Amino acid sequence: MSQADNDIKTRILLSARKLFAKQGFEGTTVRQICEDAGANVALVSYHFGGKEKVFEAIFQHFFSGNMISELEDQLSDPVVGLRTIIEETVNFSCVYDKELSFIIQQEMTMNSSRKAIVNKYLNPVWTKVKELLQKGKDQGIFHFDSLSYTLLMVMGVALAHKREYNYDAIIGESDMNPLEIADQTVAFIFKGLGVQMS
Amino acid sequence: MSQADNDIKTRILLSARKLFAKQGFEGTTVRQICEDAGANVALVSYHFGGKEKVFEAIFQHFFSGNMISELEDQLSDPVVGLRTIIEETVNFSCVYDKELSFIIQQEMTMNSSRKAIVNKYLNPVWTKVKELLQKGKDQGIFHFDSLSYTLLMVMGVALAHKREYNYDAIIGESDMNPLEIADQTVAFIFKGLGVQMS
DNA sequence: GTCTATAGCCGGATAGAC
DNA sequence: GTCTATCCGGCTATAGAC
Repeated sequence: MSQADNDIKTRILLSARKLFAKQGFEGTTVRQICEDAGANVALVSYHFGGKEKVFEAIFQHFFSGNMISELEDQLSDPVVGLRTIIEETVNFSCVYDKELSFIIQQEMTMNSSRKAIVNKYLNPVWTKVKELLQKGKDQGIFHFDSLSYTLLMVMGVALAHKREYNYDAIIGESDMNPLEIADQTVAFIFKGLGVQMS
Repeated sequence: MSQADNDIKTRILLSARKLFAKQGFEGTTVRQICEDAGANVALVSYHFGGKEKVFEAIFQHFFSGNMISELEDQLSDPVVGLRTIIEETVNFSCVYDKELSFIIQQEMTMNSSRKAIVNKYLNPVWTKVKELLQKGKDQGIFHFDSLSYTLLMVMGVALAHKREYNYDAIIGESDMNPLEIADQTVAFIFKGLGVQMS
């Protein structure tokens, strides 16, 4: 982005991200986005080419797609690697970009037509987790039957904290900080995988 | 329902359940539902009073709301009780009513205005799980820090198999039957809770 | 680059005939 | 109880003035 944060294109992206996270893509209108951004309705088409393109632009603009390669030296050992990715995941969805993480969650579970876009950014992460699980099993550190299904269970735990907002009727307000969340998540997963604790 | 399954009201409910599960509530139109059911567009309003009321009627008609009370005698012991509910959950969402289970998942993660309806039917189940977790901790069988967050992690694992469809890009086709899924789910959760296996 | 005005479509719901 | 025809509102997108 060539200009400051109050650049109109950026303001539209920020408003769209916020509203998509709260109301979903289909539940958000272009009018709402532009009103929130203080921009005219026509500018979404002019600058991005439509509502769908705004969605794509949000990922291009806000998703740091090189997390895996940046952390590559910490991802060789199964235990260290898995812990690192889980911590990064919790950190991403709790503090770094809560809104984008809600959008991802929604689009994936709705099986929307935007899933391909989301997958382009997300696949490298979960593929890495899958590799680490297999590696850990080969080394006799992790213990499980089905690789694919274990990946799904690990993902389920790693993303558990997001359900806090959806199940507030049973859960209540959380008083845990991201560090505690990450710790308990990692602990549960490693126990679930049968890792011998030191 | 007073008449057979090809009763028009029931056919509308069956079509609505199918389409809501595939496309979501907002992504499904009354016209689609009626076309699929072989009914006239006006009949949704006439018989149910609108699209939203059809959603509510689906739960009234298909959700067996007395699972907890029916199984009550198996729900006193934390280990047996938790296993029973997890098996019931997997069974429900894999074989008994896959479509309704997709609808539930979608409405919960979208934080939709239908969430209250869903919660009315779902809360007793997760509340029971929460009670069992606390009871198991008190008895020294389960080991965890935060009760609420552990409940979220347990839910995440118990519902992991549903993500199979959403993450097909990484997961691939499953060859597991519901029994194997339930077994691996129970095993992972009990290990995660630090239960001593016999 | 930004605005207003409007086109064009599709949604849910219903009036009124049968 | 079921149908057709229609209303009315909201949506995205764009033409054209500035």
